[in-house]
Amino acid sequence: MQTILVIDDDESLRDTIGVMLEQEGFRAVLVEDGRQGFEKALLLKPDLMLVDLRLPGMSGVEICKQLRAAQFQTPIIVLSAIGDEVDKVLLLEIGADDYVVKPFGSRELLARIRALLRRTSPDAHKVFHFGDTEIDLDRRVVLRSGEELKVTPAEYNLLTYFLQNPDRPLTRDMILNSVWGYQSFPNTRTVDAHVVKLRQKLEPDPNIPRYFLTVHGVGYRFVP
Amino acid sequence: MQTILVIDDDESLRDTIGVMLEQEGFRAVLVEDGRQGFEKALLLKPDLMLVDLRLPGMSGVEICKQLRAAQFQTPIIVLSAIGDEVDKVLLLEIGADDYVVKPFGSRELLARIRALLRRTSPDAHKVFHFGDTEIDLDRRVVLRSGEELKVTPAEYNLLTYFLQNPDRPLTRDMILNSVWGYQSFPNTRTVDAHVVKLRQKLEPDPNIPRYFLTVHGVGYRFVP
DNA sequence: GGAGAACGTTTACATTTTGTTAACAGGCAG
DNA sequence: CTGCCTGTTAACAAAATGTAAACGTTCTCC
Repeated sequence: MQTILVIDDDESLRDTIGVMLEQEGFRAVLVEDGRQGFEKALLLKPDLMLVDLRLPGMSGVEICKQLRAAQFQTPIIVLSAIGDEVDKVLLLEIGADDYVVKPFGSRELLARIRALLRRTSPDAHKVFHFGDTEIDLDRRVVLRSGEELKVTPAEYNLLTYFLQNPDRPLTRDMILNSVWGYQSFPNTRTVDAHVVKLRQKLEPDPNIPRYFLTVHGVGYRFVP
Repeated sequence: MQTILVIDDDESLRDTIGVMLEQEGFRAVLVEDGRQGFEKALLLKPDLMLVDLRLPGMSGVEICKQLRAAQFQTPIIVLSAIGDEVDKVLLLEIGADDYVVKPFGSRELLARIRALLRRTSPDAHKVFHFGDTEIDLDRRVVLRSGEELKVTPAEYNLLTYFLQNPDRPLTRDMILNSVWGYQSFPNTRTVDAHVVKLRQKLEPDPNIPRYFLTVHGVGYRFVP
């Protein structure tokens, strides 16, 4: 899920934007103060920022400049009040990517956000590779030699857990805790059954595991 | 030629705007009453609307809200009387794109109209395609092999949400939030019922979905 | 204003898909 | 060799989904 940081001192506008963003499937983080917003940006590394030009604490212009100076690539949309003379050249200079003038329609803002994300994040598309297998986390799809493969929820969850913990031996308990959660208590043998299924679907030769290795007496290890 | 619908109860203002618009090469349609204006909008599908906030019959706020709820994308400029406290947030919420305060100069209004048309027109004539289906967002029409298809409001909203989020698995909660809004809480099974209906209307073989895929344990995925 | 249609929602049931476990076979390490 | 550990499969249980029908509400048209 993509995170959007909103820095604006108008509380009701902030909330409205927040609600809208969450309806549209984004995670919205709302900040009132300029300086706090700047620090939040450094910590949070959001996928996109909406920044009011005039802010208490630290102006939107300053925020943009300093973030860019710190080599932050986060795309930024500037929100400017209706009276402000918006100088496009200035915006370019400070490293803003787009701007909208208040009052703006929510559809317009959303369209700008989507357009900017599309423009800037072809590489945000996170795809894992190993062998002839490809896992697209955004689309929640597993491809083998380009062909889409059907995987069940349990298999998919197990697979992504392996992907995120390569090379490390993982005990069955660790796997159960992380993939199944603390609440359900299936048998540890359940893990084995699902590893078998992953091997059948993803190993060149399921009888001689190459990627999903057994660590005898411990658990399993994924080697990309 | 672009059509602009003007909804305002002040007769002389209405006429002034009408004359000006026609001088500038627009087609102007003038309506006094709010409710009539709303209906006219549905019928006429104008390129842009000027809507007074306070109106007999149906307020400008209501008009905007209902049009947006019906997925009408027409850009709207709100005309507000000088006394009215114009709440930016309110405008955002109801889906207005801009506003001008009476009394306004004709050049100012014209500039806003042109700016808004420019802002919104690149994606104005947005038509989605998949298979033998065509969806015209402006006209709010769904065609299958060129034939107009009847779709209910709920179906249409669901469909456009899918169109705008292709390839990505959408959970029932995400769908409910975005399509039904965060205030109403229908059963998640309601989503299923409507997906079935979409399939029946739009799939080559509703029994073997090709476009509206089930992601077991997650939700649905639209693959154009 | 009332009858009927259209629509959204829920419910119930059938069906499909998935998860889990038991059982047995085979392998590994000491 | 022997006692655990793992691989594998099939059967059963559980969960998720498909679907149609029923219900209540709103809208429409006389």
